[in-house]
Order: sequence, then C-alpha cells, then structure tokens
Amino acid sequence: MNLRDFRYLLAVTEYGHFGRAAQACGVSQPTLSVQLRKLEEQLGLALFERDRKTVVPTSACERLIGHVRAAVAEADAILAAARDLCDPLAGNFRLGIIPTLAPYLLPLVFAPLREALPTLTLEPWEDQTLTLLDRLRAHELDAALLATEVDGTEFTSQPLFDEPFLAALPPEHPLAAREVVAESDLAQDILVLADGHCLRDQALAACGQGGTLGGALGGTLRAASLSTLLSMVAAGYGTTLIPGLAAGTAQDMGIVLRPLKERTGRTVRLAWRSSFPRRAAAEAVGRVIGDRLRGFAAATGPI
Amino acid sequence: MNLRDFRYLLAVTEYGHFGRAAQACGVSQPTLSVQLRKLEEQLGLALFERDRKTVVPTSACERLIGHVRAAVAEADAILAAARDLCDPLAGNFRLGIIPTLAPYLLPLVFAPLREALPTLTLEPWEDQTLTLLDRLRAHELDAALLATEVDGTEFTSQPLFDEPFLAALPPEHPLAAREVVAESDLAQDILVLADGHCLRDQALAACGQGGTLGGALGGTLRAASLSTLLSMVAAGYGTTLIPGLAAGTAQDMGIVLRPLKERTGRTVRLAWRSSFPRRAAAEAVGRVIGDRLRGFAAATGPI
DNA sequence: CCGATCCGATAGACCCTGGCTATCGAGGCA
DNA sequence: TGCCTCGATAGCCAGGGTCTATCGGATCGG
Repeated sequence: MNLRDFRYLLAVTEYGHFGRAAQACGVSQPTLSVQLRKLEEQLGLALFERDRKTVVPTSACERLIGHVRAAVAEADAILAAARDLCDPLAGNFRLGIIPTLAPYLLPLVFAPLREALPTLTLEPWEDQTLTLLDRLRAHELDAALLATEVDGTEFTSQPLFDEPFLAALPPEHPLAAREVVAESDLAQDILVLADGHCLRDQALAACGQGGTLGGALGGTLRAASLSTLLSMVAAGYGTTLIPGLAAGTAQDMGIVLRPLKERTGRTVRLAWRSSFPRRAAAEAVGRVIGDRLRGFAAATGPI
Repeated sequence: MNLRDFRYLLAVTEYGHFGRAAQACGVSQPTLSVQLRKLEEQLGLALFERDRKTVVPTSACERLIGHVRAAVAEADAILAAARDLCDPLAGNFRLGIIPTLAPYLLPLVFAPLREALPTLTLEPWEDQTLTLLDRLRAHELDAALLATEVDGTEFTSQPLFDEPFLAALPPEHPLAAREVVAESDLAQDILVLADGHCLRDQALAACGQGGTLGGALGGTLRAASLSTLLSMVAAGYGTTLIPGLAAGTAQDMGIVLRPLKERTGRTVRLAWRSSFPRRAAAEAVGRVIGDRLRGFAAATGPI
C-alpha cells in the first residue's frame, strides 16, 4: 500500500476516466489500471465498477475515500512543512547565554541578528555554564554563548570576540586614583559572584588564585547576579572585576572603572553539539555576533 | 515518499535506536538507515541528530511527526475499513422493488434474509420498473426486484419464482359463481393501475390487449396503487387481475379470488448491473427470496 | 452494415528501488 | 589495548512500477 496508489485512486474518482486520471498523475493509463487493480486485490474489494462507458466508485470506495484523502493531505502537509523547515537559517533557534553576558550582549546583537537572519527566531535562555551545557546535551538548546573553553568532541565551539575585564571601584576607593589597576591589587577587598558563575572563577584566578581575600565581605558575599555585585560596589562595600560589556551599566551606577594592568579578559564563544545538524545556523549567529562585537577589546581597552 | 518510510521514522523516534527500530519493523538495520537517509534528502532536512550514543529527533522532525503519525493512522484506518468492507455479503444492500410486489413480498422475505445474511443490511426502495432501472444505472441501487424481462447486456437478471395472477371479483359479481375465470372474461369491467406499473400492461395483455374495456370506470380509473385498486373491486366497481402474493390482502377485504383459465402469471426476477462487483451479494439475496417463494405458483394455483 | 474511434485490460520488457549480508569506522568500556 | 556496540557504507539481488504495444469490446457515423 502506497501513497502513490492513493493519489491514483483520488484521480480516478475525480475524473471517472482512467486515461485522464493517468494524464493528471503524469503516468500512462496501463500504470493506473495495474496499480489500482493491485490495490483492489490488497484491500480485498472492488474500488471501481468498470462499465464500458463509465468508471464509478463502489460504495466501499466511497467509505474509504475520506481516509484516503486525509492520508494524502497529511503527506502533502509533510512536504509543505518540510519546505518551510528545510532552510537551516529559518525557524526557532534556542540560544543559551550565561548571566554575566546576557543583559549586556543581547541588546547589542538582537537587532543585527534580526536584520541579518530575518527568518530565524531567537529564543534566548539564560543560565550558568554547566546548566547550559546540560541543556545542550539534552537537545533543549541549539547553541550557547559561553565565556569558557569547551573541550572534548561532544561540542564544537567558535570564538566570537575577546571581552576585557575592568576593575570596578567605588569612587572614593584608593585604587580609583590610579590610571591602571593591577589585578593583584583587587584581591584585598574583591567581591565575587556565587558558585557556578564562570566569572567568579575567572575573577579569582586573575587576582591571584589562592590569595587570601580581604575586606569585610570578600569571603562571604556570593552575589547571585552581576547586577547585585555592582550595587554592592557602588555602595562602597568593595571592588570587583567586571566584563567589559557591563561597563556602561557600571558607569551609570557611579562606579569608577579602570583598565587592568595585565589586560585580563575572557573570550566569548558560541558552542553547539558537534552533531547539531543546523551547524549553518549556529555559525551564522556566531558570525553576526562576532561582527557586531569585533574590535570591542581594542575599543574598550583604554576606555 | 512512502508510508513505509513513515513507519520507519515513527519506529526510530519511538526507540531512539536504529537496531531496535529495525527489529520492530521487521527489517534490517541498514535498510532503516538507508531509507531514512533518503527521506531526509527528499525533505531537505535532518530528521535525526545521530550522536554516537543516542538518536534524537531534530526539532524539525518533531514539527513533522504529528502529520506523519496522522498519515500512518489514516492508512491503518483504510486497512481496517477494508477488512470490514471486503466481505461482499456484508454492508448495505440497496434493493429496489416494484410497488405491486413490495408490500406483499417484503414481509415474507425480510426475516429469512436477515437470518441467512445477518451481516447484510437491506435498504428497500419502492418505485416503478423504469425508475428502478434508472436508479440501478445511476448506481443508486445495487439490485432490483422486477416482474418483467430485462434485456440487453447492461443488466444481469435471475428469475426467482413464478407468481400466478388471480381474478379478483366483487362477491356479487356474476363471474364469482365460476370455479375458474377466463382471462378474456375480465376485459368487460376490468380496473387497472396507472401507467408505469408493469402489472397494468400485463393485465391488459392477459385480457386481450386491444380489446375495448367495458364498465363504468374501466377506461378512466388509473389506480396509483394495488391497494386502491382492491378497494375499488371490493366496493363493486369492477374486476381486476392481481398478483398471487396479494391474495391474502384481497381476501381480507372480502374480495372473491378465482384462478385463471390460462394460468397467466408473471416471473419475479432480481436484476443488477452486469458490472456490479458484489454479484455474490445479489445472488445470495436472490437465492434466499427464491427459496422462500419456490413452489408458490403450485401452492396458490388452486388456492 | 462496416470501419473508425475510444477505453480499459493485458503482455512483455526494462530499470529503479528497497531489501539483504558483509563490512567499516568510531566510541565506550573493561 | 582489545572487544563490543551502533550507525554508515558497499555491493548484490529480487521484486515491483512503469513503459510501449496490443487486445477486446462497445459505440458512433457514414
């Protein structure tokens, strides 16, 4: 039993004439005769009453024809849907983004993405690195914007741009007087994010990994978001190290920003499953974001 | 694109494993791999993301899967319906019957038919011969019970039983005194049915075709039904000639019945389109009716 | 009454396709 | 490192779908 046979069947019921039905189907008349005869044998019933003059569907055929029409319609729907879906640059694209990047990057790239990939619907999803990787693994995300290396063969990643870190200081802080701040100087009273944020680890590493954390809150505060962290800095509770894209927000809060001596930073990259079939979409998204942010390191380096 | 491929697709989405899906489909694993690869190429999109460890449907596949399921379900519905319909002795059977036969024959054969062919649903349709033949031609009837010869190759017919005619007389009628009535004696004051009833023509033929019709109403009455005709006879307006099966009804009305000298009668036959594919059903119906009415001529001949 | 025409069925040949087995290649695990 | 699993690939074969050519029967027009 075959969808093609169903189309033949519908053509014959429509035209009441094997020859014209065959023409409509783009096959020869014997082909239709033979195939429909076979279909009748498979179903064990006569589908047409062949009179010398006319070809009339039997009552059994009329009982079946609704299902036949439905089956063919579903097949056509599959083809039509496939046509819509076959462009890898169209459709939904579920993009994971780490929380220290999302609020500052998304506003910059949303419009360019929409312009460059008008048929792609971006579905951003904000979570920490490990969660994003889990969701990638579970096929719940198509790709993720991360600030860490991705190793192993499971994922493929593409570096998009370098984002320098900046020292974030309360205006009255002693270090605020300097033009450039050494990473190690921040260690004294640095405030950091909660566990799981890659920025936390990177900030600690930059300021001298095992170094003792000074300050009143350095050892206890585990800010859940960069926004909270900035508020604490603005309130004078300590210093921190922020990603360059957050500079504008920090400045608006009255925080003093200084470039770092070692020019420490992070590389933002896009990662996807190596087996992800819409690699083209991932690369296109990466390219648009990269193009928009290229030269960001140079521009904000000296502020 | 093929229903078989759809089944393969559903199996793989269900099992997430080519080998097991192949087993469930009763084919080898390479067969599934190849066919699904082809399907992907035809649709122009990836249906599965093949990881070394798992086989996961792509989001495009999940968009399509509903239609795929529906198409397969419709195909299965066709098979199931065909199984129900493939017995020619099952289902509806639209049976045309002439009006001078229907009310007297149907009560006799309905129960035997139901018993002999329990899966066959009889749909009786009462009309005059020519209308029945038109409806047969138009595939609006499956077969028809007639009392006339059917010639030509368009229809096939099967004689079921012979039905003798009887003279129907008012009790006080002079002919009622005789044991047997000659057909020609009825001509004097015979009442007949309206045009189109085969019984009208047969009655006139029996009583001497072109002979002048006597009596007050003979020339003008065109009874629409045998029932009307019998009422007129019972009321003493004239005589008539009735089919044997109507004997009981006529006697109940006080009409005197007498056998005819020439033993004129009609043959009831079942007719269907020669191309009718459920010939078996028609023949079965004919056989049951014939069996029930066989020997009717002999039994009612002498009353 | 006979040839022309139409229509569906049939026959025979060809080629594609879908199925198989055998094997490969890449990971994962002991 | 060697074995096992699993999907992909290769190569072969059989069956089925399609074609052209033709038949058989019926209708129609001259």
